[in-house]
Amino acid sequence: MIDSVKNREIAGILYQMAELLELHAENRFKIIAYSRAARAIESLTEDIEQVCRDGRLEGIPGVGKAIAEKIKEYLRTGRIQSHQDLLADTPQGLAELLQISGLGPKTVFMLHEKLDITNLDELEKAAREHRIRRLPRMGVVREKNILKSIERYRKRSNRILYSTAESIVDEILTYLGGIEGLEHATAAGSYRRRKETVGDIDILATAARPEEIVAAFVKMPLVEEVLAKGPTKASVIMNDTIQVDLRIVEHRSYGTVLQYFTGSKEHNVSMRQLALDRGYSLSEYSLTRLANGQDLFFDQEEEVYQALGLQYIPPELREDRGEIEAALGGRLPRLVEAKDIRGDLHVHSIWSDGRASIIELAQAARSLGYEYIALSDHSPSVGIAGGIGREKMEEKIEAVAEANDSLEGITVLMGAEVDIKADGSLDYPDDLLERMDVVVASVHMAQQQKERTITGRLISAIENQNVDIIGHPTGRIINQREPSDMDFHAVLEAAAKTGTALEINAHPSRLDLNDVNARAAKEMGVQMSINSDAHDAGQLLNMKYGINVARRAWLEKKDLINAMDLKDLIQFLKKKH
DNA sequence: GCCGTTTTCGGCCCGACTGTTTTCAGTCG
Repeated sequence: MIDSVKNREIAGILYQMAELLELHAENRFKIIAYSRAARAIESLTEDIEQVCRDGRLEGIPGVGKAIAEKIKEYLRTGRIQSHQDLLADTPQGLAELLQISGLGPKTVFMLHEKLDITNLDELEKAAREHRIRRLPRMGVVREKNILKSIERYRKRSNRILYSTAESIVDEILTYLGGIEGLEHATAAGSYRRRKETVGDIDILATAARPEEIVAAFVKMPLVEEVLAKGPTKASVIMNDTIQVDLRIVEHRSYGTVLQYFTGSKEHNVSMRQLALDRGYSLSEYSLTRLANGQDLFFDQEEEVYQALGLQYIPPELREDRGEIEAALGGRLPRLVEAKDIRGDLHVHSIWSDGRASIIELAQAARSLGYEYIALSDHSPSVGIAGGIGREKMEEKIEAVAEANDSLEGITVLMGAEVDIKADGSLDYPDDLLERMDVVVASVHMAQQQKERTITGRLISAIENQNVDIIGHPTGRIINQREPSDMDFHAVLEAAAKTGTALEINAHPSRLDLNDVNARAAKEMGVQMSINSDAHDAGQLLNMKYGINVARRAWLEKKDLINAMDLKDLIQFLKKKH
């Protein structure tokens, strides 16, 4: 997915078809086939129209003859007839019932058949009137659980930001660490894969007496409800809406179980398929040789990958987006690491809306081991952010020069975050931009313009000789604002042609570019820069969230201009100036 | 509906838990 509208739309329809087929009690492998195809199209780094034109649709893994035909139908007519038929045959609201924990397709189908339930309200009413307990394989407990699940579903909030999950995980691990008898605890799941948002938190632990750990776990502060509690696992709701699952495992299976609970589901399905191809069966407990039933136990995750003939796959890559094939061929990237980052090119100081002085920021950057930092303050049209005009800019140039004279071991670069105005022009004239070491150009206003307008704005900024980096390119804010409607492919082409870098904004609620877009940028040969967009010295640490995105995007040191040393960076910046 | 280094037909990831049963279907991760 390069955030191409068509890719998104087609993936969306295929997902929905999978869901509808489920409700019609279709062959479950057919359902899996549809969601697999949807996922493949969602992660596609090319525009699907192009793939279709080249006759390569069936080259997409999971897309065969039938689905390829449906994609063609969609591109030709804007709809898929079999999808329309399914929609017509399914009451609206039925699909939502699958979201109720404990209800799967079989039960929803039966509720519809026997009680004519078609939506959430009717389900709730039937449960309250005790009509559900009389159905086959239902009972009083299930009826009560349905009511509880409905309540939880209505209360649930969005997936939480990774950074929020991080502080909850830290809290839980600190708490568990204080319990006697706990050997080892770590967070798995999407948190360990460093996804930008986290749905629930999975904690794995080893301990000699699991029951004692479970008992302490459910008594943690901020636990509001205990969903399940057994001898080796428990689930609770914390902080109002976050589900936290704890599993305690034997030490000898720690490697396989960590692999398993890190996911993703799709990665695991492919791993197990690969194991079968090689004559093994992989479970969370062991790798079993099919020929003789012999169990191989691994307490290290690395050994699991090794045993299947794979390079070790870092958790960030485990999304079944080609990582297994790459690991088989020894072609995994050497992912960028925190120590590769040499500087931060988008930081705000007291000269605009930041809270720290030039010296404070420079010293903080130096203590992080950086070689350079660029103070990219706002331009005037971003009024609420204290954007600065020409006169103040002259003063700031002086101040930066002075800072460089007094500082050792760090170089302060004179920068600006210039606004890309609604008409596509920049908020500083060229003669002023020319005097900057680093120019970040970003859209702050009129982000809801039409696709063509926004794309044109971005491209004209990219084509400006003085612009080095496009800041937060899509403008999305997680859970708050959708990305601007744009032809991302055209933006990438312009960036590649002009040697303009795109930003991975590391603010935890921006993370813009996201992982998929950044990977598409890499494949187009576009350079990127991970920038904190810090407004005080402490926020320089947000860099790590951007590194998470970069790693999930398969980026290496060479893809990032702020992994260059100062000499190379200046060379890069000069090329355009 | 997809797919093939034993397969173009017959498979398709695996195990635990829950609530319902009286041996297991459905759901979840």
